[in-house]
Amino acid sequence: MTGRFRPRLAAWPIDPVVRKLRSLTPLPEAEEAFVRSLSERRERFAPGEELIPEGQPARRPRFVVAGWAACQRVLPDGRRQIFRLILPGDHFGFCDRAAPPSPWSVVALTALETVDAEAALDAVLDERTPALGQAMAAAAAQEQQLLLDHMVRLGQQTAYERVAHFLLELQRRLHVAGLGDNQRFPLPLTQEILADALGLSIVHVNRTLQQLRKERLIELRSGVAILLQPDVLAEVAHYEPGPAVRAPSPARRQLEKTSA
Amino acid sequence: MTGRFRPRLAAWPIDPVVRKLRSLTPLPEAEEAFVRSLSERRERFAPGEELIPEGQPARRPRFVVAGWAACQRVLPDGRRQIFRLILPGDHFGFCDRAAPPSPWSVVALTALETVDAEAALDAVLDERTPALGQAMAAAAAQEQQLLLDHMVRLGQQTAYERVAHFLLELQRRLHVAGLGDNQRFPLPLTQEILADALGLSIVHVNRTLQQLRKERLIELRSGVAILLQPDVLAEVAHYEPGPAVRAPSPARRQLEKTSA
DNA sequence: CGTTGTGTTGAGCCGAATCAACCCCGGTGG
DNA sequence: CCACCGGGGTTGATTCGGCTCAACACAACG
Repeated sequence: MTGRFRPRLAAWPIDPVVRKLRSLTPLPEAEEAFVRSLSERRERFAPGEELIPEGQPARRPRFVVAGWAACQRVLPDGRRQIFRLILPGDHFGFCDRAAPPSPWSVVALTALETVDAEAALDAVLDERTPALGQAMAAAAAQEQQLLLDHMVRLGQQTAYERVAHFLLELQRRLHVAGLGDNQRFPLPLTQEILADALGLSIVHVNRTLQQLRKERLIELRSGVAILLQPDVLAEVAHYEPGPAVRAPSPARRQLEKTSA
Repeated sequence: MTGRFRPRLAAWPIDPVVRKLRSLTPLPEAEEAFVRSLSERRERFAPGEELIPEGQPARRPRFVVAGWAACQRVLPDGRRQIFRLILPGDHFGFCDRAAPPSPWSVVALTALETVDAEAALDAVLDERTPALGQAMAAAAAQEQQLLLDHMVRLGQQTAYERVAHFLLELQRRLHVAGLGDNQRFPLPLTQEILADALGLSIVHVNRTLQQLRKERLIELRSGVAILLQPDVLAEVAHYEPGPAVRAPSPARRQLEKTSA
């Protein structure tokens, strides 16, 4: 949140969105073109800006094409819990349920660029775009999974495991979005953000990261993380990537309203 | 899990389901009758039985009319995290997303009686049952909220707060289902279940409960919990009931695929 | 050049886990 | 009828992971 917000002149490519959706379901030419056509209706946000204030009606759903955001809740006494990080390729604002009182807020962690996703959502029930519909449903399912994974981290894992596990998850998600490779990826987060996501104190996040560095499992330099030994890391974190999320059968898709 | 499973002869009334849905959206006569007509297709489970084993394709969605269940994940090393408790009036099995590999399992905590919910789900997109559709959507939204509330407990609250907060939530949910009153409610859980839900050790749950009893905030006797001073309890737990979940606008309902 | 935000480090404390008994109770079977 | 058994609850002693408080380093920025 330091650092001036310097608006980028050129628009970011929409590739992260396409890549993510393709990773969930193969998209035929026509449907991929459809997604690319969403590139209009861009919107940008400065770091720290609230995209969806808690308690406000939701905005139209959007895809993130560049930058990071967080879905969080802030308690009256200042504590906050980050529920999930929103990365390039991810979407947010998909439900206006709880019209006035949204039970969470979404805030930009870095400079952020988004495109409108309403059309993609309409495609879910549109029979002319079956693959896209599948992909969107699978994306929702995957998101649910990530939420539960996060809950397991918070409830069952030690600080050491949490940090390692979280880094592995980020690497994987960013990789499908086309950011980073098998061990290197951008990590534009302060340790405070990590702390609020993982339910730890800043100081302890710091020490944990140091331990991981000392053990030569990771490396952190200027917003870039490197997993030096991803396999070892996955071992100690009990990380199981889990098979790619499968899309629900089309017949049931319309029934997915959330939940177990 | 001790005690023999003694099947009940008479069927439990479906009221908890009706009451819960009505609490979300007023149901016209006809639609309430429709819900009551679901009473056929009953299924019963013994305590400990797995309703949805992890990794298996999901069963048809069901409403619980009596008994408690848990939605959980068990880690390879034996640790487990309970994501949510499923109470009378609640539903489960709503998504078969991730067809083969379900990322969680559902297990009966007590003797359980359920009815088929497929028809109610079909009603969501059926224009002849608008109120029921709203109610089901609101139920899904509420469930999402409870999940996030639980995440805040795990990530931000102390053991003392967690237990108090959780008890208040249970009281509230059971109350709308018609079980218990403003301070008394059935609590057929072992301390081990509580521990796995709240991310604490059994011993510490025990001590925390004892402290709450010593402070005359709660009372526990043979499967029944009494909140002696609900207001004080809500204070210390930072519990804010939150206004009743509002149903999303019908126009957007079909778009709700989960998520933020 | 001060300021502010972020990362780093040390000292000390405390909440919660662990380990290990023990009790109580209902059920079971000799 | 009683002895045994197992599950759940309770308790104490001890350890330890993680928090708090506090100070300092460093860089970017105004």
